[in-house]
Amino acid sequence: MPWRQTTDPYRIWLSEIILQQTRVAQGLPYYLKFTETFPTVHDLANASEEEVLKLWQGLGYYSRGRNLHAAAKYIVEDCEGIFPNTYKELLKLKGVGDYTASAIASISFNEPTAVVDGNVYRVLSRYFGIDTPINSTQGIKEFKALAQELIDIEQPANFNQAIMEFGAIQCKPQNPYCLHCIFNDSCVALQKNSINTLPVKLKKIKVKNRYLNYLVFKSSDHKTIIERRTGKGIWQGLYQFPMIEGEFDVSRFRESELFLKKTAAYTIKSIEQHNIKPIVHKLSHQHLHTIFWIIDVEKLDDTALEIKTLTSHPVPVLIEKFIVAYFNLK
DNA sequence: AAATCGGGGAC
DNA sequence: GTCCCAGATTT
Repeated sequence: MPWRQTTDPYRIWLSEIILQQTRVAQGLPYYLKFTETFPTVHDLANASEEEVLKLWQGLGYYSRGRNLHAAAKYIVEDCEGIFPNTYKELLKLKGVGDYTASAIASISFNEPTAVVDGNVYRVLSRYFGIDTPINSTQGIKEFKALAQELIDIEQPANFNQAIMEFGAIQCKPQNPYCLHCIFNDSCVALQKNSINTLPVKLKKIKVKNRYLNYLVFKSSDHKTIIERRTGKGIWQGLYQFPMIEGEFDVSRFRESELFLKKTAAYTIKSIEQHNIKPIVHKLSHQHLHTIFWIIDVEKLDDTALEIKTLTSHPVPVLIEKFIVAYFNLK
């Protein structure tokens, strides 16, 4: 892993933000893109948020990308370009919480601050047989304190990365290698046969169903309309086609008040339902049931853009897949 | 304290 | 389908 070959705080920071709730295999190409496109924090700060989000596209949790950009600007503008070099100062960066501040502080600055990520929760809960829920206020405090007590203050970077790697490779969530584990004579969970019930995590999330209708306008001069998502909710800062939310009787969709309002400015030549069966795009908290409507029009207003240039804007994976499949763009 | 925020891979 | 990933932030 390339971020193991450096202690440059900028690169460690990049890797840690990218890897939040993200597997190495998924994050690696993004780390390579970001370090190549933005070799220094100044390059990142000088980019536009849209540029950053375009590079982040497909990785999910887009607030990470927005916060990354904001933090880069903060470092350049308010810290004279000098990367914060203590746990306490690192915590002030947007998108940097306890884990990430600890990781950067230990790896880049040799500060003995213990990291507690999903791996560490698992290793400690099993080895010490702790069943405090890891996502409870008490659990977060308890495991942080324990990790902090255990850290080798002589080599905090090695300790932190070692315990995480041990959790990722040996003490895995499913089917950990207890048989040939160097701790199998002292692991409480193994002795009590509770490997499979630890760590304990509170309640699972409930998924909401949402019904999205995207209006894909096509003008005779090969233009279409996209809009930037603002405000709360998913995909902040990304673009999408004009959208009407709601579950409609498809035969009456084009007569609905919302549809008429959204299309009032244009002269429609034809409407086609691109997919009869809704495309179900699954997020962790939402299942999005999506129908794309292809709407041919004479002319669009001057906010329209060339279909060919769609790919320069950051869009959710759901929209990207449609663009690739329908417009054959990449 | 609980909810929200993506997407993908392993099983 | 379920789990969970080198978590942080908002409500």
